[in-house]
Amino acid sequence: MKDEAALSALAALAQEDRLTTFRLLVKAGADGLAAGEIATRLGIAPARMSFHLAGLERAGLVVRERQGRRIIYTVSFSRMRALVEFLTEDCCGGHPEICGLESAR
Amino acid sequence: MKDEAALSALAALAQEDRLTTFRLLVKAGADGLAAGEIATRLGIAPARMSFHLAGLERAGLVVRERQGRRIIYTVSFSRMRALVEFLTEDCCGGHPEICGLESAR
DNA sequence: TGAATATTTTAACATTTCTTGTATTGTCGA
DNA sequence: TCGACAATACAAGAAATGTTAAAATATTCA
Repeated sequence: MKDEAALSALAALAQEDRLTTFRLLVKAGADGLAAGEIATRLGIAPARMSFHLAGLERAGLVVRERQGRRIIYTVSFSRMRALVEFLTEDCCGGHPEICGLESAR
Repeated sequence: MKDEAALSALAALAQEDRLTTFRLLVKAGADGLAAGEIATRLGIAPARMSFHLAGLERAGLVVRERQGRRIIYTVSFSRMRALVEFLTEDCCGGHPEICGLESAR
């Protein structure tokens, strides 16, 4: 993962509504959730939900697919994994045992 | 890790200078790096470096220690690990194999 | 003690991001 | 085709964040 992509993923997660949404989708797994369903759970207006979902999608963290009149969002697990790897990469200059991340990948 | 702490860690990493700094410190390991040394490597003014280091510290991602006239910054590996765990927690509602994160912890 | 080095603090300003209300697009079913 | 539903797009104002230069603090060494 390139620096630019990691930065945009982190920026996307650095907001309360988006972070909650992301975690909800991580938990939901492959089935994903509809935009409206998430908005209801967060108790926020549709326009606001759309704005934040668009942010997560631009960052590549989620994928959207229309299903009838709803739009289903799903986490991009490959992107999530890439972000974690990016953060722990080159840890401790080749001595990852210092970081307690021996089993992190 | 609580939501609030994760949010502040993510916000801290969601900025170019701070993300670069964090990765430099991850690589540096337990020795850490002096504020001025990092500023030089990034090519930014001292005041700006201080501002960003303060952000990383407030988020708990780095720790500072004075050594003579320098101030050495070191990554908090426990915090870094907690963040990664927070992001991958409850993945796929109990079916983590879907996420490709089987060995992530 | 005083000059030099390393870093932080403060304040003003510029920029970016978020929220809200309203309008618009797309889909379904009678 | 019309009405209702689901979601996105747009515009304007509010709030948060980042940059810069100048001043302040702490430490070392002659």
